[in-house]
Amino acid sequence: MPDSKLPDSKSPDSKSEHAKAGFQYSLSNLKPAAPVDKVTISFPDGAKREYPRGTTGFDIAKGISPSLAKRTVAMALNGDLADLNDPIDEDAKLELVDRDDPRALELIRHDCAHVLAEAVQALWPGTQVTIGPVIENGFYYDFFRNEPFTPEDFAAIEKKMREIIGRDKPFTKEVWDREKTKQVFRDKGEAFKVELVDAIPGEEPIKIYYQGDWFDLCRGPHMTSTGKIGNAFKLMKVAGAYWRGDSNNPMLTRIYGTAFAKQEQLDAYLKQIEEAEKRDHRKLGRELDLFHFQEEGPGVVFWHAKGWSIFQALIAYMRRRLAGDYDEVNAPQILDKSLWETSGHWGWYRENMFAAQSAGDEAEDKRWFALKPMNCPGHVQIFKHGLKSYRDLPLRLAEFGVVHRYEASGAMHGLMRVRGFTQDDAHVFCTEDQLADECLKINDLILSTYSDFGFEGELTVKLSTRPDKRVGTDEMWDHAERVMATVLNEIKAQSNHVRTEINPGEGAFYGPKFEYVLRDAIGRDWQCGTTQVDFNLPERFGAFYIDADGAKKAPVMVHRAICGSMERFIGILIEHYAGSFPLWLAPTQVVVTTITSEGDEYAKQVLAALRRAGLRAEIDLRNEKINYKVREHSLQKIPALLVVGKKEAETHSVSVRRLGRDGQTVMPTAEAIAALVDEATPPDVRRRQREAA
RNA sequence: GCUGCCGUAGCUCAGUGGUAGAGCACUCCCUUGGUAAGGGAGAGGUCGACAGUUCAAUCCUGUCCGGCAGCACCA
Repeated sequence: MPDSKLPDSKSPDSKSEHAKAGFQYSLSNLKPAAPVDKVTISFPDGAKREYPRGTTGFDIAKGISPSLAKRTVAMALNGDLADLNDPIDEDAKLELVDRDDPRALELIRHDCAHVLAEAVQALWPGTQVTIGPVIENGFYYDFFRNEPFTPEDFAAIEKKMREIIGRDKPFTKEVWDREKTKQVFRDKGEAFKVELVDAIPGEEPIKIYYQGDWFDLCRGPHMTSTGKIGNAFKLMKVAGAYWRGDSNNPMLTRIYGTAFAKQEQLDAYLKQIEEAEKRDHRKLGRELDLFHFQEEGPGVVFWHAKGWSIFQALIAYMRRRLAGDYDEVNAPQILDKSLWETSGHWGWYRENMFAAQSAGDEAEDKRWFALKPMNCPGHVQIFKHGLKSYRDLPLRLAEFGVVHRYEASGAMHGLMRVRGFTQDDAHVFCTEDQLADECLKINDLILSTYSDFGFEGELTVKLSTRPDKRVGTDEMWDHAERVMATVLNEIKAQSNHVRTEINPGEGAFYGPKFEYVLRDAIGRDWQCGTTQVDFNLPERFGAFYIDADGAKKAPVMVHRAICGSMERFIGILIEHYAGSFPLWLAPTQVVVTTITSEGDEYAKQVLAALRRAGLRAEIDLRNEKINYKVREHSLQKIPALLVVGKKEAETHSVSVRRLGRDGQTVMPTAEAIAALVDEATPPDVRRRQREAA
């Protein structure tokens, strides 16, 4: 195998031809030639030029200016990134990509992953390499090795990586024969690579990229040399990951890293991670006394008074939004397992359900009951109770339903993934004709709710289609997916900050669904709401209504949630607001405190007035310095602090200090309370007030 | 569930093969101070649980429980 290669792996003959041709057809010297030998290249500025067929991006760049060639790391042909030394065989739009081009970032990261792999193999020979793709904020590489890596190894690996980058060897590409490739990797003991070669579709070329002596199977593209990666990279963490993402396969060791074009960008990214850690809801939940978990209840929340206050504010908000359209119901927590057999859950999801039976040895009823993992079967029972007419439809049943699911131990994560949670669930029973309208009505409710909570960023609605594990006929699925696709288009047409996507195979087992993904204050995406169309469950349970023609018909059932899990939604809110809740949600909205004990009586009067006005107010009469009390309530993220001293008591005023702002304003107490009451008005109530006015 | 790491006071964390410490928080005392930490004293721990090794285990070994980071899963 050649150890040092020119940047172009084609035959030397064709190479020199290109070089000559490139010279001949340089900028100022375009000469006609046989059309079959030429390609027309269009440049971003609109200019078009002809080049010999098979010329490379590098040749073109060099023809324009050597310094351009030097700083160009890759090219984009008709918008697709490619190796700069790829021959261009067809007319194309060409963009030369330098390190600062946003598109170069994925190349920097991908190249960095290759360098990581070389470094690891240099340090620990015998380690098998597998795959190393670019991901959202960096890259990873999966290795197979008996000894796991630890973060303590990072310094050594990074040092070796800098060495490899410093050597600045060109990335060169060869296309290998499939069998030869497998033999080479087999000889090297790279069993995983052999499997990867086998997985490449027959018609695709087997591409090998060299960086000096080291090479890897790779789809590419890469930059021109390792030196272009630069110095702004960092290994982040080490973790296990299954080979090919399948839990039946062996577990590999994954090293995560990130890389940027510039050090400032890397620093900014690391800073952002730090910021995200500061608003971790588990940390804030403890600091702000909102909730806790403990060993006896893995995955179930102990809500403290302040956290529960947020929970209640959230439910109160949702109840106001449902009023008039929905009927709120409440279905039992545990039901005989036969009901779950009918629904299909016992068959599909038994492993993830909690079951209960009498704990008494002598109990006469030893039936198995299941804790509800979903509210839908309960709601179908309510629908079935009493004969329904088409005139009753759409019938919308809502429940703040507490459900339990036995989540895998490793899946649990603070409030975000728990074993017992409350869904803001509802099921709409309707006719097929009403289906599209109902979906759109739910869409309005979801979008306006997110906006009320200050999620103003981009929103994604994903349509998930039939999974492998499913019930119902293909005709049912065809129909349901058709309706949903139409609705999706309508959703997109209605709003300008909504993006839509299709998620093939991700639907629920009983029907396709929409998933609503909101973006929080620091740009993270969270899937919350969902609308699921179900042509199966009503039939399975024998639910029907009497249609206008007197015939029995199965209603269509729409499952929908806005927040999804209230617990999780509060977790998201905590991180979104970084614990500084808007006044209408804040557990304690205002604290009254004193400068000296002389103010106690007046402070109590102010407190009483605040509470009469409906505000969640507390008082702090502790014998502490005002500095200390201000600090403490600021750390507790109390939105408003009313300080009263001798002066305020004499003038019936308060000194108002707002969280996040320096200084304070003295104003008449009545005026301060009125302003707070106004600000504490929930956004939906305010909207209604405005509409009424 | 899998891989790796972790579990000491309410919180953040030191520490040791001879049954433990700091800061903050807490309680009491002094201090009445005008907007992000005033001072002093005190109380607080079966060192996650259970086995094993040892004269002796919080420390070593094993199992279990719980957590963290990923992966897998998410009706």
